[in-house]
Amino acid sequence: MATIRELARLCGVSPATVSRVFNNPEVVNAKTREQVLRTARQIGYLPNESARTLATKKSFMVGLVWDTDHRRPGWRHPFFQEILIGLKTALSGRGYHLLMLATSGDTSGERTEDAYVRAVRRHNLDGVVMIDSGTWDPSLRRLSESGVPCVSLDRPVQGPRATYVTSDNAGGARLAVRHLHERGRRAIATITGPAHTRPGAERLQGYQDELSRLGLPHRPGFVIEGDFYLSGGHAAMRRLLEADERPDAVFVAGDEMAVGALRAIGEAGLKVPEDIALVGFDDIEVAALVPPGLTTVAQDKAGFGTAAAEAVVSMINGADAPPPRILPTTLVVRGSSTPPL
Amino acid sequence: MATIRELARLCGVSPATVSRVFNNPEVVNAKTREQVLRTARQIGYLPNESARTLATKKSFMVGLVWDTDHRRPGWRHPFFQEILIGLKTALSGRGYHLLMLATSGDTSGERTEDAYVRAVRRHNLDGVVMIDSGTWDPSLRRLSESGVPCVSLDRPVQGPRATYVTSDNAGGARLAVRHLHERGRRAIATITGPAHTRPGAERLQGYQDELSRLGLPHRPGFVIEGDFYLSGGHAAMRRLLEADERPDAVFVAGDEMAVGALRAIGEAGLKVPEDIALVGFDDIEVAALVPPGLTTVAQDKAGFGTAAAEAVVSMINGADAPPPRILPTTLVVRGSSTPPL
DNA sequence: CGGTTGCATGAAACCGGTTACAGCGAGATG
DNA sequence: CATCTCGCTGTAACCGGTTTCATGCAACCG
Repeated sequence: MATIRELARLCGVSPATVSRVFNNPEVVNAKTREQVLRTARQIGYLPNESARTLATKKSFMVGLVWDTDHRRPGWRHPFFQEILIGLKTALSGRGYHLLMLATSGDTSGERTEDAYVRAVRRHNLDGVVMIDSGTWDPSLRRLSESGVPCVSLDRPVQGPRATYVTSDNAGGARLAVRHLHERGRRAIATITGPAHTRPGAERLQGYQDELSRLGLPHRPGFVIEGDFYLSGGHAAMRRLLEADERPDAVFVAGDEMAVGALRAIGEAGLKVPEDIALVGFDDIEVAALVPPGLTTVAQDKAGFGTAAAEAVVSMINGADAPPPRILPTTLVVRGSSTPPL
Repeated sequence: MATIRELARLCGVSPATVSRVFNNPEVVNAKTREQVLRTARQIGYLPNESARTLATKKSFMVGLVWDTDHRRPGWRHPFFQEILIGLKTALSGRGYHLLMLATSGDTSGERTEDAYVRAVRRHNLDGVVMIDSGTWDPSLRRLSESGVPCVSLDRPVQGPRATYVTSDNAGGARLAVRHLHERGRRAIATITGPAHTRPGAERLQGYQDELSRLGLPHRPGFVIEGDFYLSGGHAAMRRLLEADERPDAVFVAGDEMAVGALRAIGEAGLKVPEDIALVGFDDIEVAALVPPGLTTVAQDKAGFGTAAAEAVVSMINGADAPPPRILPTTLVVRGSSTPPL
C-alpha cells in the first residue's frame, strides 16, 4: 500500500510537498504538481483517511443517530428511506460520509447513557443528524449540548451549534381543513397524533385555527387523539363513528392512521368519500395505492435530508446555527375527498 | 481531550500499559488495571479510533454499497429499511459500525469507476455489504475481487472472500403455485420479474417446476415479463386480460406489481379473488393494507440484514467465505386468494 | 546460591498523514 | 551591489494510539 513518503521518494520531493499537492494545490509549482499527480495515479496512491483524521481532527464523517430499538416506537419512521437518501446524497455531494451510529441499546455493559457522545468523540465525527425517534432520552440532549454541530429532524433542540428541520405542520393542517370546507364539508373532525409530539400538537393547532377562521364550531367530541399508527387510527375512527354526532369529514394527522380510519369506516358500512371525506398527512406510498386514493398533505421527504445536510455542513464550516428550517407542505388531492356532496 | 499518555502519566505507568488495559486486559496486573480503568473513567478518557485504526489497520467499520442514483431503478429497494435495521443491529451487536458509501454518481471528476474500492482502502474498511441495485457495474466486480470481505444481497458474487444472501425464490414461487392449486385454481398465469435479474429468473423457474409437478399445462401466453414496479404489473395484467384465454389465478413475482395487477383487474370490471386469485411475492407493507389483502410469499427481511452481518463479520475474523445463504420464504394468506371457487 | 522461568512493565519505533517554520534561489528594488 | 520580497520546497515535530523487544524482579528449582 503506497504511502505518502514512498510517493515523495519516487517524485524526488518531500512528503510535505506531496501533501500540499492534494490539500493546497495552488501553492505548489505547476510542474511538480503535475508530476506528483501523474505518479500518484500510476502507483495508485490513496491518502489514508485515518492518518489524515488523526492529524487534522476532521473526519469528513457525519453521524446518524436513529434509534432502531424495536421496543421503541420510532424505529419505523415512515419516511426514513427517503430522508436517508436525500441526506446521503446531499452529504456526499459535499464530501461527507454518513456513519450510522450504534444505539444505546446496543452497547453492552457499563452505562450506555452517552453512547452517542462517545461515538462522536471516538471517531472525530464532524457533525450529527438525529431522526426523531419519538423518545427523547437525556443522552440526546447531552449530545446536542456537547457542542458538535447537530441537526434534528422534527424536534426542536437546544445547544450552541444545534438546529432542526421540520415541516409546516400547522400550515398543512390548515390546508387540509380548508380543502374539506371547499368541498362542502362542515362537520370536520380530526384524529390527532400524540399530544406530546411536536408534529401532533402543531397539526392540531392548525386544524383549530382554520376552523376558527372559517367560522366553524369547535366540538370537543370531534378531536380524538391517536398514536400515528394504523391500529390507533382504526380505534379513533370507531370512537368517532359511535358518537351521537357523526362528522362528514375527518382530518387524520398521519396517513397510516388514515388507512386505519378508512378501514373502520368500511367496516361500519359507510363509504369514503360519499359518507365521510378523509384527508391524511405525510403522503406515504400507500396513500396512492389504497382505494379510493387518500387525499393527503405531502411532506417534502427528500427536502428533509437535503436541508439537514445543508445545515450540518454549514455549521461544520464554522457558521452559527441557522434558524430552524420549516419545509412547506402541499396538498395532494385523491379520491378520499373528491365530490360528490 | 484526554490522550493515552496523559492517562498514563496520571497513573504513573507507561502508555503501553494503558493500551494493554484496554486491548489485552488479562496480561496486566489486576491492581494497575483497576487503577487505570478508574482514572480513565474519572477524566473521561476515550481511545481515539482514528489513531487506533492507523496503527492496527482495523477500522471496525463496514461499508454499505447502495446505489441511490435516481436515474437507476434500484434505489428504492422495497425492503431497504428493514434490511438496514437488521444489518445495523447485527453489526453493532458485533462491534462494527456501518458507513454509507458515496455512489459512483457522487464522486466528481476523474474516473469514478473505482469509487467504492477507493473508499474501502482510504477508510480501512474491514468489509462491505452491497445491496443489489439492479445494475451491476464493473466496479462492484472489482470490489468483490479486491479481496475485502464482501457480502452481496440477492446477487451472486465471485471473489476470494465474497458470498451472498438471498431468499429461496424458487421455493417461494412453488409455495404460491401450490397454494393456488389447492384453492382450486387450474389456469395459473404468472407475471415475472425481469429475466436478467436473479430473483426474477428463479421465481419463474419455481413457477414452472410446480406447474409440472402438479401436471398443469404450460401455456406460453400465461407468462408475462414485468419489471417489479407498479406500472409494469398493471400493464402485464392488462395483457393477460386481453388474451383469448383468461387465467383464474396469477402468481405475481413482486408485491408492487401485484398491486398494479389488482388495479388492472378492478378496471376491467373483474373481482379478486372471485374472478381471479392473486399471490404476490415480498410481503411489503402495502400487501396487508390494500383490499382485499394480498396473499403473498414473505421474505425474511430482517434475516437478510442479520445473515449479511454474520457472514461479513465471520470473514473479517479470518474465516473462509461461507456458502451462499438461502433464506426460507413463507406464505402469508390474505383475501386475494381465499375461497370461494 | 547461580540459573531458569515467567510475569509485569517500559522504551522506542511505527502507522501515514499535516503543518509551522526555516531556508533557498531568483528577481526586484534602492 | 546589498537587501528585500516572493515563490517554492524541505525538515522535523506532531496527531494518539499499538506493538516488538528488552528488562527488572520475584519465585522456583536443583
